[in-house]
Amino acid sequence: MLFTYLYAMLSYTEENYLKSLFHLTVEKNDREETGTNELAAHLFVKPATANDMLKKLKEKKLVNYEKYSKSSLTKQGMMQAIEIVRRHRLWETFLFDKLGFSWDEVHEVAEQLEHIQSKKLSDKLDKFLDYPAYDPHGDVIPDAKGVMKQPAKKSLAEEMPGHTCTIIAVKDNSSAFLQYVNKTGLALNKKVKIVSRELYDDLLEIEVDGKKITVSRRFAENIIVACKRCPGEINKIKFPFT
Amino acid sequence: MLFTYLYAMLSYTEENYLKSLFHLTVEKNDREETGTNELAAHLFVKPATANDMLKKLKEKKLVNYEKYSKSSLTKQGMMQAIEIVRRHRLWETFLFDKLGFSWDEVHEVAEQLEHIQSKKLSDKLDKFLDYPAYDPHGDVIPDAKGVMKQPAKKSLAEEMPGHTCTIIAVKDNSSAFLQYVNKTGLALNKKVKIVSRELYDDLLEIEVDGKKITVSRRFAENIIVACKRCPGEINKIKFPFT
DNA sequence: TATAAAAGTTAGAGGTGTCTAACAAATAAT
DNA sequence: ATTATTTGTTAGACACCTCTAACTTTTATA
Repeated sequence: MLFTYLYAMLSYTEENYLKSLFHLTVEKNDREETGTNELAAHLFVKPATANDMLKKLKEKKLVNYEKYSKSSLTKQGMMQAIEIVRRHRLWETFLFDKLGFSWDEVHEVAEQLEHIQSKKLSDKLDKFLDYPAYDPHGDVIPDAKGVMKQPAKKSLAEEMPGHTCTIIAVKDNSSAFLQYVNKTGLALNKKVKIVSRELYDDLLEIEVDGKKITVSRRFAENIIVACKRCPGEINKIKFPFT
Repeated sequence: MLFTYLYAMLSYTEENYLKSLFHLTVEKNDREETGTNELAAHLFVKPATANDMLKKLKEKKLVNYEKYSKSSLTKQGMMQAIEIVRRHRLWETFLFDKLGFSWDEVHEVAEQLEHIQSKKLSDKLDKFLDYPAYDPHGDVIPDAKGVMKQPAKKSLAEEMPGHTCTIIAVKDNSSAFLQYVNKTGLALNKKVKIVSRELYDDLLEIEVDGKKITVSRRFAENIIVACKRCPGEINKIKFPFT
């Protein structure tokens, strides 16, 4: 089989290791490296297994690995990892937007779809979806060159009155919370305007779809929003490699 | 990982064996069984390898296999094979219709996509594509229950003057032929009306998109059409299992 | 029908990705 | 600073899918 892929073909498993390394480093508190045990736990394999794979990926120049120390992705490994993450998030967007999958169903299927290796496919899918910036979970989708435009993320509780922002994620994934979110009329990608903040009892008045509602601070802290036009908060660009 | 799949999880490889068995039996002159060597050749593996897998699939009750004789799919194996073929053809349709892949590009990518195991996904994709009956190559797409509605297939050369039929496939896949097809304005799923047949020099006058063109018998023989309303030619239904 | 050819099978081996069990190094705690 | 704990490594084994080489059965042919 011939695939339109720039780099050496990676196995399904190798791709999962790169993806886990990505999540455990750059997407987790901007760390740069991760330990063997942590990687193993993330992939639900034993440390011995992860150790073998790290050596194999070092051989392929995708991972920086030295005995008894933390590991990280090489530039090449990072580029491949970003492409996998891109595919995953594009598919999640497709499943949610086009096929009508629910929020919680998309991940599992996207775990499989992300391994379809065809640059042409991800690029055409990206176009079909009209170049989405965020997936249904509110995570940034890398563009065709691997650039991840990071919006100024903050919780709804931190937002300034008068500002309008977009809901890009929720912190709390409990069904109780999600049901409450639905009940309020809030949803991903909805625009929310901060009407006022009541300092005395820490309540926030917001406006969604023209309707005004009041929410608690605890609630607002679990709603993550992007405010792309907040003055002084320029979008950070991660991993441009240019 | 949990997949919404009725039967025991099959590996990528096992799925390919079932698919090949399907193609080599039911889709090839309505045969019922196939030999180990033929199966091996179809999958580009050695007979020894295919032999091992046949024994394994017999164990899983997906294949009827007896030493030194031909093999076939069990009912269970057939159902799984049909689901794989269904996924393949739905994805081909998606790639062609929605993403703008060309005719010859869809197969390779669909080879990967067909292994995504989620009944919910194929059913939702089917709905999204508005329940297509044929894939871009003109092959029948099994429905959600595995039923394959076989149209009365014939070559354009056999069609009766006055009849209107739909192009569902081409026999000749050479680029010379395909380019000629494009030039004439013919394409998959296009409706073609047979205007007249010139018996003396075996030329056929047809009408596509309101334009009348003349083609040779050799050309017409390589265009496969479905004529669903041809009198006396009732659609056959394959593998209903009901 | 006896023999040659084709088709199918078995045994033994290798690569990948996983495991367990035993060991080594690094880090934390007393 | 020595010991205990955590973290990481190695060795050996196994399942899966593949191979080659040698063998057996079936089929075709002379």
